[in-house]
Amino acid sequence: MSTHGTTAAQGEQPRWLDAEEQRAWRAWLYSAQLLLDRLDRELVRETGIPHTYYEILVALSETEDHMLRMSELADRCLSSRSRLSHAVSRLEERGWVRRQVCPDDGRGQLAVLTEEGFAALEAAAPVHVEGVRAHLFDQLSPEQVAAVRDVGETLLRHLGPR
Amino acid sequence: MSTHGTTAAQGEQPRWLDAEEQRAWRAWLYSAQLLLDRLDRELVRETGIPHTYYEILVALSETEDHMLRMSELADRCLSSRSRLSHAVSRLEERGWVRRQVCPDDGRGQLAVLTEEGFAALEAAAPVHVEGVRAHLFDQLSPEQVAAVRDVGETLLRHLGPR
DNA sequence: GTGGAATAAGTGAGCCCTCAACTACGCTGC
DNA sequence: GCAGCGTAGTTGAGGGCTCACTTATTCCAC
Repeated sequence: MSTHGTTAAQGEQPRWLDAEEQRAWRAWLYSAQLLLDRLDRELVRETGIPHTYYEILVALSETEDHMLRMSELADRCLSSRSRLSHAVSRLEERGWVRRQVCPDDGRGQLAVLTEEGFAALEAAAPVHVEGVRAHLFDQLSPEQVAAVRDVGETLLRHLGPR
Repeated sequence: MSTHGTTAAQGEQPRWLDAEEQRAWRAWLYSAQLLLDRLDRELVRETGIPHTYYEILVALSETEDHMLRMSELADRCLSSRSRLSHAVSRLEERGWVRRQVCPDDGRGQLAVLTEEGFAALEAAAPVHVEGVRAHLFDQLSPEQVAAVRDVGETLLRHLGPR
C-alpha cells in the first residue's frame, strides 16, 4: 500500500494513482526533498547560514531601504508570524537584523537589515547561486527549465497567493 | 541582491541567474515549499499522522513481510539513521511499529509494521492520495505531468542514489 | 582466535518550528 | 472617552531534527 492500492477504507472511493502518476509523484517528491536538503546543507557548511535565514536576508535586501514590517516579511518568506519572530530574534543575536518600532503603527515592528547582515548576505549569495546552478540548471535542458517554470507557476496559482 | 546581482565578492565570478532563471527558480522553490507544507498539514489535520511518519509506514507496508532493517528503511525514506531511530521510537510509542533484533546480524534491528500501524496507514492513504491529486495532478495537464516526471527523474540521477 | 578497523544503531544536547496563549495597540460606534 | 473587537507581534512549551559521540557487533588479517 502507499498512494496506489486496491482497497478503499472509506465511503468515497479514493482516486488512487496509476503507475505513471506514481512515478511522477515519487520523482517529484524525492527530487524536491533532495534538492532542498542539498542546497541547505551546502550553504550551511560553506557559510554557516541556513537557507531560512538566507531567505530573510534576501527579502530585506530587495527592498529600497532594507527594512520590512514583520508580517510582510513573513509573507514573502512563506513563513508563519511565529516562526519569523523567532528567526528574527536569532538574527538579531548575530547582529544581522535589528528591530525598530514602526512609525505609523504602534503595534508594528520593522525588521532592518544591518551592515553586517548585508555583508553576510553578499558572502553567501555566490555560494547559494552556485548550488542552484550546479544542482538544478546545469542538470536541465532549456526545455526542461521552461517546464519547471511553467509547472511551478501553475501550482503557485493554485497554492499561492497565500 | 539575491540569486541575481551584479557584485561579486569572490575570486571566481559567480554565475548569476538571469531574469528567466530567476523566475524558474522562485517558481520551483515556492511551489515545492507550499506543496510539501500543504500536504503535510492536511494529513496531520485529518489523520494525526505527519508526512514523515507516513513515509515510514508506506516503506514498511511495501515489503513482503512488512519489515525492514533500520538502515534500509532510512535510505528508502531519505532519512538519516539518527532521524529514523528517533522517529521509529515515537512510532513504537504509538504502537504502530515494533523493533526486533535481526536474526542474521546481531548489530541490526528490524522495524516491523504492526497491525495497528497498518490500520493507521490504511486510514491515512486515501487522505494522502486525495491531497496529491487535488494539489498536484488536478492542476496539471498530461504534458505537465510528463514534464514533472521527466525533470524529477533527471534531477534524481544527479542527486540520488546518494 | 585475537586485535583492530568497519558497520549498525542509539543517545542526548541544542536548535528550530508549531501551536496556543497572551500583550499591546488601533479602530469603530455609541 | 470607553467598550469591544480586530490586528501585529511575541512567548513558551513541546515535539522533531542534526550533529557528535557512544555502544555493540561483525569482519578480517595475521
